[in-house]
Amino acid sequence: MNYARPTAAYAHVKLFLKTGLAEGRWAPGSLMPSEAELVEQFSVSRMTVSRAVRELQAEGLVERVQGVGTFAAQPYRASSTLTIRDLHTEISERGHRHRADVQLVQAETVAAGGLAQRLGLPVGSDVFHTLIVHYEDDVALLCEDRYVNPSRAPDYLSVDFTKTTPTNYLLAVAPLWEAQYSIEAGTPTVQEAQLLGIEPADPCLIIVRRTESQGTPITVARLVHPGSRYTIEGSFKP
Amino acid sequence: MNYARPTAAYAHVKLFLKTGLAEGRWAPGSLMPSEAELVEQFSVSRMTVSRAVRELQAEGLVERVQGVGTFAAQPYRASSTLTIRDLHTEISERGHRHRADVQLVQAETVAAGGLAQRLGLPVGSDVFHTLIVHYEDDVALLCEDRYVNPSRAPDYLSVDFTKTTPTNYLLAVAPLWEAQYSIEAGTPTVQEAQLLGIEPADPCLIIVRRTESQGTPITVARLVHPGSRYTIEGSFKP
DNA sequence: CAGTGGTCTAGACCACTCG
DNA sequence: GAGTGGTCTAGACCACTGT
Repeated sequence: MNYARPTAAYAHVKLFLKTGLAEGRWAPGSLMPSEAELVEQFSVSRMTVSRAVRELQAEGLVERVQGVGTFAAQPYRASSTLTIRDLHTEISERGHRHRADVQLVQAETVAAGGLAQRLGLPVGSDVFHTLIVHYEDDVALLCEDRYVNPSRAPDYLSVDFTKTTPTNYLLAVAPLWEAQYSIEAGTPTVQEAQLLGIEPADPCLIIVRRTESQGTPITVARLVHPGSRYTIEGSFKP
Repeated sequence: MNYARPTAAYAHVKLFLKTGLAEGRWAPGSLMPSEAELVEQFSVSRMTVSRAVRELQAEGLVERVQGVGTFAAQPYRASSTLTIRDLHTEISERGHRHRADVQLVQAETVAAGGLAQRLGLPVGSDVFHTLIVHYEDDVALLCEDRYVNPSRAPDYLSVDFTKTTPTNYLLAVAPLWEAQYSIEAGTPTVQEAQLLGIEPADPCLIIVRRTESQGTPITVARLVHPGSRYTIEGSFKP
C-alpha cells in the first residue's frame, strides 16, 4: 500500500535542506544546520541525518568540513551525467540497423610523439590501430580512428569488428574506465570526408577520448561525426 | 600524503567489490554477494556493508532489487561529470579578460510555436530576449541568444550584462537548475557569423540548453561557439 | 575545551521476491 | 517461509577545528 508521502526519514531531511537551498535560505558559503540541530528538529537519529547530508554532499550541494560544519555549496557548477554509450546499442534502440565498415586493422610501430606518451608505450613498440566507419541504416554516422595498447587487449586484432564494436570489446576486456575527452566542432580530414561521404568543409563533431583502466592507458580514439547527422543530448539535475 | 592505512571499514568493502568488478569476478548482470555474506566475510555490521553497496549503486556499478539481490551492472554506460560553468569565471581563471557586447535586450511577444511551449508561456505573452557576444581578450568566443521566462526573473531586462552574465544572474535568481541540452556541430546563421567575425561556413559548436527550476521553465539559450576557438573538455570515472 | 563531522555497532522492523 | 534489500535507532569512539 502506498501512503501519500511516506518518504523515508532521511529523505525528509534531505528534502528540507534541498528546498531550503533552492529558496536561497542558506546563501552559498554560509553555515547550515549542524547534524545535532537536525536530529533535534526532525526527531531522528544522527545516522539518519548523516545519510541525508552525506548524499547532498555527494550531489555537490553542500560542503562539509570536519570539526567546523556544513556549508551551502557555491552553485557555480551544475554537474551533469553525460552518458557514453556503445554506438551499436544506441542505434539498435532507435530500431535501426548498425553496420561497421572496417577500413583498417593492423599493428603498427609507435613513433615518437604524443601517441606513445598518451598510451604509456615506449617508442618503437607495437600499437594496434583500427579505422572503422559506422553506418546507421546505410548512412555514415561516425568515423572511428583508434589506437589501442596491446598489453591490455592482446586479442584486439582478431576481433570481428563487424559484429562487435571496439567500445564494446574494450569494455569487456577492461571494465571500469576512466576517461578524458574533448569535444569540439571542426572539419574532417580529406580521408575522413571521403569515408563519411561528406564535403571536407562540412562541420563535424569531433570527440577525442583517452581511456585508462586501473591506471593503465587503454586506448585513444578520434571520433568524427558529421554535424548534420549526430547530436549529443543529455540533461543534468543538481 | 599517506594513502596506505586501511581506511574506513565501509571503504574496505567497497574496494573489495570495486576491484572484483574491475577484474571481471562478477560478470555483468550476475548475482553478487548479499549483504549478509559481506557482513560475515568482513566482520562488520550490516549498516557498514549497506553503505558500501549503496555508494556503488549510486555510482552505477551495481544494481539492487529488493527481495532479490545485488547485481553487477551492465557496463554499457559510463557516467561523466560535465561541468557547466559561468563563462566569465572560466575566462577569468585563465587569466584573461572577459567582455560582453550586448546586442539586444528587450521584451517581445511570444509567437506560437516551439518557444512558447518550451518556456511554458501562453501565446501572446511577454518574453525577455537577449543577444550577447562574449569576448575573451577581444576574441569573440560565444554568441548567446537567450529567451527568459519573465515570471521567474522579472528584473532580467534591467541587469547590466556587461558586468554580470545571464548565466550568473539566473543562477542567483533561481538556483538548483535542471537542464536539458544538446550539443552539435553546425554552421552559424549569417547574423551570428557576422557578430563572431567568422565565415558563415566555419564550423561551430552549437549548444541548445533549456533550464528549469523547480518545475518552472526558466530559459532557453542557443550558444554558438566558433569551433576553432572553443573546446569542451572533461573526464569521467566509473 | 566544546562543537563539529566521520564512522561504527548490534540489534530491529519492514517491504519485497521467489519457490 | 526464507532470503533479500531499505530503513532506522541509541548509543559510542574518534579526528578534527575553533576559542
